[in-house]
Amino acid sequence: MKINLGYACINTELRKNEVYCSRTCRISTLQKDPGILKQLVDDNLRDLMTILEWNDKNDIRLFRMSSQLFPFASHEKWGYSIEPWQEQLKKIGEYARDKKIRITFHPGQYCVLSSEKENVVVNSIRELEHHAEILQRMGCDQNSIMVIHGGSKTPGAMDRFKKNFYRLSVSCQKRLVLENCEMCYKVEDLLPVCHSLNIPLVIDYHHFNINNDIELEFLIPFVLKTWKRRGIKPKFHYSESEPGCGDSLTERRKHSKVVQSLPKNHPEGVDLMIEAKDKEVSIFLLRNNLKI
DNA sequence: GGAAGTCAAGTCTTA
DNA sequence: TAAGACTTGACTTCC
Repeated sequence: MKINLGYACINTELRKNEVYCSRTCRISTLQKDPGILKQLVDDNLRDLMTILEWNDKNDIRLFRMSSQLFPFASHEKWGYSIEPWQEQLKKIGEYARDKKIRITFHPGQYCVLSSEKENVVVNSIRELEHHAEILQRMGCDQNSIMVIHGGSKTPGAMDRFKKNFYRLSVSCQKRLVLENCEMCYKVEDLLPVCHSLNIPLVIDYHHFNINNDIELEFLIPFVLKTWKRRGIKPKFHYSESEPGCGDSLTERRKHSKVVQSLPKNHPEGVDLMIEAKDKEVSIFLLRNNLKI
C-alpha cells in the first residue's frame, strides 16, 4: 500500500538542534526592538528549507508549514509586508516543487470566518490573505490548501461563513478548504456548505470518531467529490487519543504521542496528515508497522 | 539553567 | 457580565 503521509510544523529531531520555523516574540519585545522581526523571519525561512531538505532525504512529501513563519505579519497594528522575503520564498517553493513535497497550511483557532463580530471576521480575512500570499509567492499550485474549521455555532453562522467567503480574494478562495471538528461541525454539516461554495472538505478521522452520527463509509464518496470537481488531490487528517485516556470529551480530544495504525478503509490516493505529538517519528513507526 | 507563568487572537461554559 | 477553560508551543520572568 502506498500512502503519502505528512506531519505538521515541527520536526522533533531537528528541533533538538534548534532547527524550527515558528520563532516568535512578545509584543512587548517588539515595542522595545521592532528590528527583531527581520531576524526571526530570516531564521524561520532558513530552517524551513532545512526541514524540507530533511523531508526529501526521508521521502516525506507532505508538510504543513507553521503559521508563525512571519510572526505578527497579519496583525492589525504590527503587520508588515512580506515582499522583502520574495526571493527566499520563491527558492523554497521551487525546491518543494522540484522534490514533489506538497505544502499546506492550517491557520489557527482564532481564524473564524463565521463570527458574529465584524472585527473578528476582518482579522480572519487578513490572516487568510496572509497565508495565501505566502503560498502565492512560493509559486505553489492548487494542491497547497489552507484548512480551517467552521468556527462559531451561533445562529446564522454558516450563512455568515458563506457571505464572508466572498470577501476573500479569488486566489485565497481557491485555496480554502473546510475541516470537520469535534465540537461543532460534523462532516455532514459541512458538506452542503462545501457544495454551495465549491470548496473541498478535509475529513479529520479523530474529530469524526469523537463527534459523528453517520457511518463514514457512507460520507466518503460525497467528500471525495468535493475534491474531484476542483481538481485538487484529497487530503485527510489522522490522529488518535492518548491510550488509556478517560472518557471525557476533553481527555479524548488531546492527541496521542504517536499513531499506532491507520484509519480503516482509508481511500486510495488520499494524502494523510498525521497529527501526533511525536510528528515525523509517527510516520516512521507507521511505515515500519504497516509496511507502507 | 531550569521551572513556572504568560502570551495576539475566539468561543463556550460556568459562576 | 465576567472569569476561566480550552490547546499548544514558544517566550519571558523568576528563583
